[in-house]
Amino acid sequence: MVADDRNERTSIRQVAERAGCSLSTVSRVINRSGPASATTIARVEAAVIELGFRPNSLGQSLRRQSSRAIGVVVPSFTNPVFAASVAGMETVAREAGRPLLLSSTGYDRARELEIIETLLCQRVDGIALTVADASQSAALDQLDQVGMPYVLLYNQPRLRRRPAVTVDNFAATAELTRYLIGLGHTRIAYLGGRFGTTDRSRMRFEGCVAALEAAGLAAPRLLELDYLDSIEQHATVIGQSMPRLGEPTAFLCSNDLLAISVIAALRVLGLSVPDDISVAGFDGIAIGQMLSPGLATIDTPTLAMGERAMQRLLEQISGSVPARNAVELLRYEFRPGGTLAPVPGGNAGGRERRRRKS
Amino acid sequence: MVADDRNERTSIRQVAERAGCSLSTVSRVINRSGPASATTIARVEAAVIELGFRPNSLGQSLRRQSSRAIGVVVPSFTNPVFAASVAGMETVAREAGRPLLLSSTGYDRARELEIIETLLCQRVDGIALTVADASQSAALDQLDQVGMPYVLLYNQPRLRRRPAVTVDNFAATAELTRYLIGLGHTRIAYLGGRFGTTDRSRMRFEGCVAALEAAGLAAPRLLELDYLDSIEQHATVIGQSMPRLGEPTAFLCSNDLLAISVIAALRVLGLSVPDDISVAGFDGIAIGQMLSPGLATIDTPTLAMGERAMQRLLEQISGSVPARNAVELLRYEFRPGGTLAPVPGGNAGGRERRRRKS
DNA sequence: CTGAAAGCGCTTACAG
DNA sequence: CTGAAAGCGCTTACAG
Repeated sequence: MVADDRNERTSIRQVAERAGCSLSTVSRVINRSGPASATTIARVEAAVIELGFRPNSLGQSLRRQSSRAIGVVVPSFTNPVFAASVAGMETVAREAGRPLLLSSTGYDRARELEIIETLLCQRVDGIALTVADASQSAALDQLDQVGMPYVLLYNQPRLRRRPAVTVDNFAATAELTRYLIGLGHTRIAYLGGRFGTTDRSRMRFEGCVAALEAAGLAAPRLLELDYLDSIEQHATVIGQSMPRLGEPTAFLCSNDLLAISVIAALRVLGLSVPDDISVAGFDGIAIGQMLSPGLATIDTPTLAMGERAMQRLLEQISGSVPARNAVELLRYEFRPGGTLAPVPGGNAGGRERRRRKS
Repeated sequence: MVADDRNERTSIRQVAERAGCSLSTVSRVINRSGPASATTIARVEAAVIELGFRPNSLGQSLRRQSSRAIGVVVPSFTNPVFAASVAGMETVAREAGRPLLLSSTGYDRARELEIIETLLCQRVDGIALTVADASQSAALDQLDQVGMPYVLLYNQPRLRRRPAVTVDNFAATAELTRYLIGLGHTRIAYLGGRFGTTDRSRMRFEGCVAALEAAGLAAPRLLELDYLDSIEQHATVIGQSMPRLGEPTAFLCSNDLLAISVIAALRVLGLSVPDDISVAGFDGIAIGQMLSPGLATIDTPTLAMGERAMQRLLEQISGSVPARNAVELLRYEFRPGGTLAPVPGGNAGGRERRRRKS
């Protein structure tokens, strides 16, 4: 009786016929956008139910010149950090009744641009995204050019006019590095994603450099690798790189996932954390605190970052907000976990290190 | 010169004027859907570039009676298992040139239905989803009723006519449980998400029940909890429940995230894994193998599940595929990790257990 | 090879 | 309170 099978083919027209009124009236009743008599309302609503009518958003969007949709672009779903930000964005978007169009770039700049083009064709109202490098991004240039509202997440653009929600990556690793120095570490290696594909990693590296420099110490040696590689691959690369890295006593990793894999890789190499070597991550993913020892990290408000970014984007779209400081830095927290320990032997410059624990 | 600022307002009409031809011709050239002279093509293409024209998908969709979009509905982004499946789905959808409309239910059945309604209004071509319970779902009933193509992920519906891609949850935990029995465990507790919100958890529980029963052993005691709760909460609940759970020597957890948290909670309670108690998870998330000891688990092909589900959905939409066995089971692999050990003391029934390790 | 016309489903002044 | 009409941007027979 109720809800016809072919409701896909049911339009406002069928409803009007059934309710015995005009299209305009049906529209007004459905949207409560204009006056209607009690009887008319009742008849339209009855017709809607009988026909299983669902207003076609495509028609609405075309006519209203707004799809209400928001494009969301992340480098990867695999990193829980991005997953969390998507969750935050989704919450806010849902409350605003806005659908999310989701894509991932795989850290590929060419794909960033392709995705932006597609989103532009889809006439989204705005875009929330994380790009490889916010300081030189064809995708962002394109968005600027066409005047599409957007907001960056995680990226910390040097051009302060680009709207972004992130944490102060530079200050955070500087703080972490000072702590390491306080523990007596002088030979620190930085393990990070390739700078070409993640400006966050580069900023974090620079914070480390600055802190060491301020303490009169040598810059950290750098090892760029892919956090998605296997433990075995990480073990091989790290094992081979130890001499070049100057036999470091501490590893600063650009993200938690990488840090956890590095700890496993060190175990494969017969090195124990933190007895033989200290390891710190970045992000503050939940699992880090479940490990033993607990992962030292910079705890960042990933969920809140997504929420805040979406809020700002929506404000920007509605034009209700005057221009403000574009790059918004959220509070982070340094968690010195169990993976950090004083430099082995106690003497900052010492070369001896215990090996072969297992 | 190129790419006008107000390109949002540029339609095929402007292009036609600039190229000196009709709308139909522009459409044909852009879509290569009909003949056109070399000169016409050149002029249209030039106009497109000069105006920075991007065809409006809204208009195309309305006219073509298909948005090409696919709705994707997951319980949560926080669980890497769902994130991985979304990644798999996105890959396949992208290759097919189909945008993804993403929502999360928060394991809430009312929201499942709301989301489905919205997706129906948006005239998606199909929906890939994981619901709380595929055997009684208003959302799925609705999809069946309106004839919207869909495919389930992770859910293992008892009604075999509902298309799904998953693993045999029952067989998997049965295998895992037999292994535990082989290690001498007889008092096994099952820790899982609330059955009302996850039919996977219930199926896995039943596999455990069946294996114990087949061995002439008592059914596992059950503790339902939320995998998103904190370690402290888990520690409290587990500590209080130990007597009621019959002082188990092994915990079978409904997913890896929960298992990892449970291991941390046991640590808080002064219990060591696997010396005092064995713990197994389910899913095979990457981090599990990075832990020490490595997490015992059922390794499931989450990425492939997403890819396969999207493939099947697209086949279903294009109608190219005849009806086939609806529930497709992917291969899983049991990984007996370091978190499993023979029952303490070696005697299956023994009550003594070492405590207070730390 | 090309163009005029209809129409996808909706909303919104405008007139009554 | 209600309806006729225009039009959002596009595609697709149809005619030439």
